[in-house]
Amino acid sequence: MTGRDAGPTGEEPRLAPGPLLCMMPLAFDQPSRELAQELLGQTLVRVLDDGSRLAGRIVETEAYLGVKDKAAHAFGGRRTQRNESMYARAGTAYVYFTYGMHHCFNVVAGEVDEPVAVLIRALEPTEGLERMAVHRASNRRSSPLKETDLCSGPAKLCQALAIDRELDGEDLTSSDRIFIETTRQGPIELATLVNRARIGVDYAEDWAQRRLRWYIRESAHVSVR
DNA sequence: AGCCCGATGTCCT
DNA sequence: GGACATCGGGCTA
Repeated sequence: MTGRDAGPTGEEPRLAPGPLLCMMPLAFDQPSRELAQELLGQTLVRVLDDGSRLAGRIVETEAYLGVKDKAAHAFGGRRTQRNESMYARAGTAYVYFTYGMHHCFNVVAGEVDEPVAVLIRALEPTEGLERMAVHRASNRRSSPLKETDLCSGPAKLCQALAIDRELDGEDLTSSDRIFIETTRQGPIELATLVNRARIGVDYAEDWAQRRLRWYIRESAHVSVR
């Protein structure tokens, strides 16, 4: 373990400051820990079959570090039909089904055959809010939907944007159904970032406390504060 | 504000 | 049979 791989309790390394480049396409082929931070502030766009556009600003992400990461679906080299997309090229969508009823959306990072990815945990909705509310309300009984209930969780945002396994394996760099727009350029302001342990991975022993979750400090759309 | 629980497909032992 | 990268409802304070 070098300084890059801090111990279980250490703070995870942050993005190094770099030159500001004009509207470069997102580089997905980097370590998931770095991509997780770079994705914050970018916009996830979903275009439905009828042409309507749903979008949200990414405000919360988690990095999953692959074969060595006890919390990752690919831990120990696990490779099944379900997680096959994680082994594809960076920029591929990995959409999985969990708890018998929910979908979660990930962006594949790293190299081909290196099963690392970034889980998108929350969005600040920016386009198509009414349609999102319809998608979200169909799975509820009565309580009114606040704007901060639309996409403030990994399964909520999949409901809102109508993301399911049909989009698993989609190439985010060429798809016209789901893609990421570069709405933030250059390194993110470090002071606006919060770096915490991941959610829902208590079972992962020494990997449970690793700070591989990032969110935008002032956002009201984060899943857990 | 918390805690508990049911929903239930897919993968694991 | 049990666990799970979750959510919403119903309960106790």
